[in-house]
Amino acid sequence: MPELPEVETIKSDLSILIGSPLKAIIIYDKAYLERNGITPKELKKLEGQKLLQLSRKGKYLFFHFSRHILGFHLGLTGSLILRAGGNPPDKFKHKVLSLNFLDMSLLFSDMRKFGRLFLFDEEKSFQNFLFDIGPDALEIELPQFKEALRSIRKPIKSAFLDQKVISGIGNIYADEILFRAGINPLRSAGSLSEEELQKLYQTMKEVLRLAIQLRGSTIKDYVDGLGRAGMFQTEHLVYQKYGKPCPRCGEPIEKIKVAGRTTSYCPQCQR
DNA sequence: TTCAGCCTGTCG
DNA sequence: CGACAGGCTGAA
Repeated sequence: MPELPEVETIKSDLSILIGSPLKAIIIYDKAYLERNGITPKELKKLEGQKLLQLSRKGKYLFFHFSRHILGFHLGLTGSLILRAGGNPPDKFKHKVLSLNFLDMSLLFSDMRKFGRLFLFDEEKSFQNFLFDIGPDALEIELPQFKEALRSIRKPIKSAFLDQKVISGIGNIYADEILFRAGINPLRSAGSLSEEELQKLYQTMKEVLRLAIQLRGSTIKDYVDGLGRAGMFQTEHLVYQKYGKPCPRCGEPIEKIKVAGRTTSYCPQCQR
């Protein structure tokens, strides 16, 4: 589900919580916490702490409380939905936990349970965690971008999906960026010319910024922090459009596997 | 660098 | 019923 634009959208929707004390945590799925090495007791320590700020790196979203940092990775189907009032109604499936603030509560649910939770009790372990995530795709600058890709021999799409190289891009945005930049997903990252790297960098920023403006892509499950669908899916040019004519040249869009993920691209327009 | 595995739901 | 889905990991 959520790639960088979706997580960024959720982050901005939740910013109204900043400054509020966390009143209570309700745990619905204890096994989910256990898989993430967190005990209910540890999580309960957040109660009474004030939310100081939110931050994001790549696809990770962090809640900075007075003494702890709570991190979320939404996997494919995780959602964080803010609502007025107390406990969420039963219609929500696969509830994991609810963070109850004064007059708002935030429900984390995750249908496929691929998401992950992190709890840090010291700045140092948090910084170590951040260090292992590659530079954020919105933050990275051109020289750093070129440097990161230059030495990589695997396909450019694989490099995009590798969160240690650049973080935040997933299957949707990798396909959309590569199409718009006119670069074949199978090209070795290290083989791209200076000109191509420049073009790719620009396109990456443009696509991500536009996707954020349109509040992310909703294919099936994704909703923003207020439970609303995104709009960027209406701008998708190739993602999951294999078999259809290329919007640029009319030749059929092809489907291949790259890094184990279904990839749609136009062999004519992407060289 | 593949590939199964983690889960649940939907579509053909 | 099998195939597949916005992700990531660890093992072969």
